[in-house]
Amino acid sequence: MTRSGGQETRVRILRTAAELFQRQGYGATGLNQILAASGAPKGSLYFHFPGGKEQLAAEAMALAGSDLGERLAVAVAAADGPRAAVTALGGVLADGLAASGYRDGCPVATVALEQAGETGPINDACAATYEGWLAGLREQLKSWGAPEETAAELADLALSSVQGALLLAQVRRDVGVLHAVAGQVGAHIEARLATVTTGGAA
Amino acid sequence: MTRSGGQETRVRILRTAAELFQRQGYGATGLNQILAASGAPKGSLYFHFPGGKEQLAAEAMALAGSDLGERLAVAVAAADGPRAAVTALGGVLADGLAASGYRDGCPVATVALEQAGETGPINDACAATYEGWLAGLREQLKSWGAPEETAAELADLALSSVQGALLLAQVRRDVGVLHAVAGQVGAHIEARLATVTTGGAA
DNA sequence: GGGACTCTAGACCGACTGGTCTACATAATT
DNA sequence: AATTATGTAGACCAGTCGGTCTAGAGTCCC
Repeated sequence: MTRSGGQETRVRILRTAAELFQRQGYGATGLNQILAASGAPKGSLYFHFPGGKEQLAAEAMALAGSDLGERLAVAVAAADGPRAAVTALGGVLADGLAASGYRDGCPVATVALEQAGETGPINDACAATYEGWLAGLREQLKSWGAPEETAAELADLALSSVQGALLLAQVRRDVGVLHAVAGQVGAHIEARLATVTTGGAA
Repeated sequence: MTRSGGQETRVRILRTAAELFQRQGYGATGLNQILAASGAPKGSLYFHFPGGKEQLAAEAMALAGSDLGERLAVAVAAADGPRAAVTALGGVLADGLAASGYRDGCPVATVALEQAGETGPINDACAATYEGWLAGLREQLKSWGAPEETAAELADLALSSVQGALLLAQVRRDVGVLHAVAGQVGAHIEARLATVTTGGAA
């Protein structure tokens, strides 16, 4: 094994962990299950993640969150306006959801809810993930003429709606809601932005 | 103990279970923890819930879902229009969230996400809960003049947005988003309803 | 009073949990 | 060649898991 072999194992454990935590939650996912799925022995896990399950989960959330964040950012950047952007947001999530047999929704939501009300590195990683997504969204909205405050408000609205629709789609095993909600919210944001940029106040 | 004592124990177990499942998730909540918190012995649990943890969770989700559903329905029914209704929706959830130290968000979301992609009584109970809430919302919207199809679409939008904002509020430990999103979505729905009821098409 | 039924009580089971530990293989450094 | 650092490999631990089981208390009907 070369030196890079170690880092490969580390990342493999991390990705496997991210997938299982996302699908089953933190408490329901055992270390042994992650190890078996990734093919790594327990010694490797505790070498790479001396902080144990908690550190593993925190890093897995951060990795999965930034991975999806990048895909989301690409889709949004390719859109020609807010409406297309939110629609694209919903589209990316809908595709991933359907392709995984309705198992992969938001990579951090399950763990985030499980850990809500507590404090610790896992919670911080989840919060940071959402904050990162929102920052990207706000920048895009500002590039389309939204003032700082409006951009923040609308980014929150877009993420909340899509996130909630994703949950509903997952429970229903039907991505219809996701597309419908994204379309409506996109239209609302575009309308609101048109008002603001032509001189109207919030 | 009188005969009714048994049913009291049953409900006490159910409510304790609902609270713990909501806060920690299905996998992370142990039967022993539920028993200790409710003061019931293991024998009672398996007498009342021979289907074990799965049956307990399914019934707990159904109970908690209908409990909150009723409170939500009361708040919505008291509103004088869609905007006030969605605002009230967000208000009830925001109050409950803040009052519980950001632990109690949606009573079924955590478990629903954990169980997404699987089939079984727990998933069914979660889906039924959301469906029940949506049915109530649709009725209200129709009473304000929304056609069948529009009511369904707007109810999905309202629940999705509020649900997503609730998740975000929980992670942030700040109910601000909830109020802001509910306000915006309420305004959007009211505007859209005004268009529809004065003759405009969707 | 004697069953029958409802429900409580908790000991007990094998399986599995997260975590620690020692042994060892490989690769770079000296 | 010897040493050191980087990882791999898995046996092992106490504790907990969900679930089963038997014993018996309390209440009702006959």
